[in-house]
Amino acid sequence: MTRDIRLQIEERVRAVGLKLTPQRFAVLDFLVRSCEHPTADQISAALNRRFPRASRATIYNTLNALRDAGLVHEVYMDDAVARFDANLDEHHHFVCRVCDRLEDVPVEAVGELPAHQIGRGYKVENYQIVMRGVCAACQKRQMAD
Amino acid sequence: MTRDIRLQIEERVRAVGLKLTPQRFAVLDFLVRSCEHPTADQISAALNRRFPRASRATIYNTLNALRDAGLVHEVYMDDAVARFDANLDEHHHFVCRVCDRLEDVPVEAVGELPAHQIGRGYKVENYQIVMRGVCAACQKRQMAD
DNA sequence: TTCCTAATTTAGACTTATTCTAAGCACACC
DNA sequence: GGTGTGCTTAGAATAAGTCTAAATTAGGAA
Repeated sequence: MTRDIRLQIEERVRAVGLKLTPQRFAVLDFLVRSCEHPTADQISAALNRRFPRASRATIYNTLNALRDAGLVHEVYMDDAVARFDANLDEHHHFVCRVCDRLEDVPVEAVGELPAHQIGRGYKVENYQIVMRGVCAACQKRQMAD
Repeated sequence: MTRDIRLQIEERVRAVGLKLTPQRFAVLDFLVRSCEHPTADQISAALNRRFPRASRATIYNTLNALRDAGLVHEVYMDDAVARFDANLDEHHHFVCRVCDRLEDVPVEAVGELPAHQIGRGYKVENYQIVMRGVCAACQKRQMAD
């Protein structure tokens, strides 16, 4: 089970022609487990609490390599900081205006847009919806007040 | 006509309680005329070709003040650079994968999403669609090859 | 296994976008 | 004319990310 994930990660990295280093494994493993869209800095902080350590340059090299290989996505939301995401399924995003957290929204929660609605007059190859509002956790917190 | 725009800009700035300085006028005027979503740097370069000159710090101060006042929007697309937009009408975005240009897409070109489709299970207050593809200009250019 | 080499990692210098700081201006109000 | 608040400014400071050149290592070949 856990073994499975480990093997999947190894396989994914090798499949795109990258050498599997402990640093790469650690970064991708962390991203696969996280749904928090961490920044390079957060990834670095999380990994470097325990072995194996990766330098800042390696974190960036790794993230760029994984992104170029299509194994992770880099997203920019409301500030000048890159966030990373190993969710390769097509999905939309939800940003909570209270806690600023960024959540993935599976396409099933939205469904496909009727073809005639997608940017009439534009040659659209794909689209992504960014929704804003208050996330479930913050709604609960607000109730409590 | 041109006069109108000038007055509108003056009024907008004063309406939000900001002093109207030549620098602020120049920045907002430039943004209103542009549909290119310029970066702070591009704005600075454009304005400083002629009087009145504005320092880098002022460009940033001004953009932040206008953004905080809701007179311009700051958007982050595929890199760590802020782009600005004085189009206050609700709109979506189109990014050309060839020239990387960012265009506004009026909501009419998409229409409203059926309420039941917008993020089932999320408390969505508003949403924005980012479409990707090839813009009209680049399609033409591609034909020519 | 051992060796080899290209790929990777690293520390630290560098770049770029943006913010901060402290001083000077400018105009509105007395 | 003095005074204060808000604005602009140059330049220093910060933060995210890239680059460089040297040291290390993964993974294939012998």
